[in-house]
Amino acid sequence: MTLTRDQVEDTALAILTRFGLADLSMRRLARELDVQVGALYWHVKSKQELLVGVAARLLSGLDGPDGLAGPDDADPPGPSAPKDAPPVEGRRAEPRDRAAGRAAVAGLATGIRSALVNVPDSAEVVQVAQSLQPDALEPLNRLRSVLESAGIAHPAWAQHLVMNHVLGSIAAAQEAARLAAVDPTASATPLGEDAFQWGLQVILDGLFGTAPAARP
Amino acid sequence: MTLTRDQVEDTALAILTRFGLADLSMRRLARELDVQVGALYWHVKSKQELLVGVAARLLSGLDGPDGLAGPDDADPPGPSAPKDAPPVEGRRAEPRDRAAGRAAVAGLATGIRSALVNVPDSAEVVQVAQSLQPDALEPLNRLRSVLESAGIAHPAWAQHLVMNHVLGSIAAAQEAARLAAVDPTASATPLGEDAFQWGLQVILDGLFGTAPAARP
DNA sequence: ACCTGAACACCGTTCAAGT
DNA sequence: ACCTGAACACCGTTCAAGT
Repeated sequence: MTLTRDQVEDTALAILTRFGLADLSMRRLARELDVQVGALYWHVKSKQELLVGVAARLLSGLDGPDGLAGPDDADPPGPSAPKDAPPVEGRRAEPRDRAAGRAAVAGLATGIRSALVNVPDSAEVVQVAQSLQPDALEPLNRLRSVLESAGIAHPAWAQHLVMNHVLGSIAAAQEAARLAAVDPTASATPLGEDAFQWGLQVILDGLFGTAPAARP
Repeated sequence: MTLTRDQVEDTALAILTRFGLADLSMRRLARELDVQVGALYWHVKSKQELLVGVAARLLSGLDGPDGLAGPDDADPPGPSAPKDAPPVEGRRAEPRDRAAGRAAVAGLATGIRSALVNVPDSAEVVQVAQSLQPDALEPLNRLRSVLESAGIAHPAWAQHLVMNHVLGSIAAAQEAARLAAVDPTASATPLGEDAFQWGLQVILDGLFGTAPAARP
């Protein structure tokens, strides 16, 4: 059978998942596929274009109508919702839309994170794809449209605000884990799932408005 | 005269500023300094270590007691402060500290941005330095301590939240500019200074608490 | 249409050997 | 102490030539 673009992208994703971005070279990819390097360039214009495809595959599980797909609930611990407070209501117009919008954004962001967090350097790959070819990644378009329907003033800006947090947290967590694997001293703060959720709630508080953050 | 580590870092910064990270190779650096590549490795352990030094130089203008240094005011247009509202006051304990803290964080974040925004790929360089050697960049430590004094619950998490926005915005803006330079069609949203300030105010609203964001 | 072979112009890092 | 020369083991991309 002849080589396929799908095969190329599949194998690229496999190398990324198992060994990280540093090992995902065109030559390594060719070796894995038992072809010459040049053969790849018939199926793919460049390495960057290949990475866009890999990024799309990374997020393909979130293409459905619902951005959940993750093992987490939508609205876990955070600086807002001090346990005994009633649900945010009647603060502005369309309180139902905004409350549902906030939950949808939280769910999507959490879903994107859990799709990426176990694949090394996936945040960098998505960042490249995002800046190289916006609109190529469906879930990010969905994130923007959810923000828009929720009445956020600048949906595109808000999309980047949320994505910078998602991708930045993942990159930091993975880099910290990589350093800790080499040198098991240091390691200031873990910066894991809890830090991500805390930051996400801060952003959502700022976007949707809420009582001042608790200081404990 | 013999080569100096300072000279190496200076020249590295110059190449980065003029040509970007893709052109900042050890070999190019050696050529510019009229030495062999190997000579660099007597003054510097690795390219990564060199980049930490370059990152420190990029932010060295903000080492002083005040993080302003930028041409911008601290609290410009944003979703909060609806023009006619009184200054946020008396929402919680220590209102003076928190108001001053918010302004200090805004000033520092804006100062960091303006120190980086005109140097191509500077955000990537700082991100590498930050994850490779936290605490090496003084202004980032100052950012965390300001957040701590302002009574923010998780200063280290908040520091990363703010920095992910600062660095993410810069990277996106520079990448968009790079694409626009090659292909002057496309270019969805500019994503410049105004998007940065908007997102910064959203984060500050979430961190310090404020009325719900305006929806206009 | 699809792939090979081979080249072009690069990388970061190491290290014996020189001064 | 500081640097050269040269090597090792790689890169991404292109392209004539084959089938």
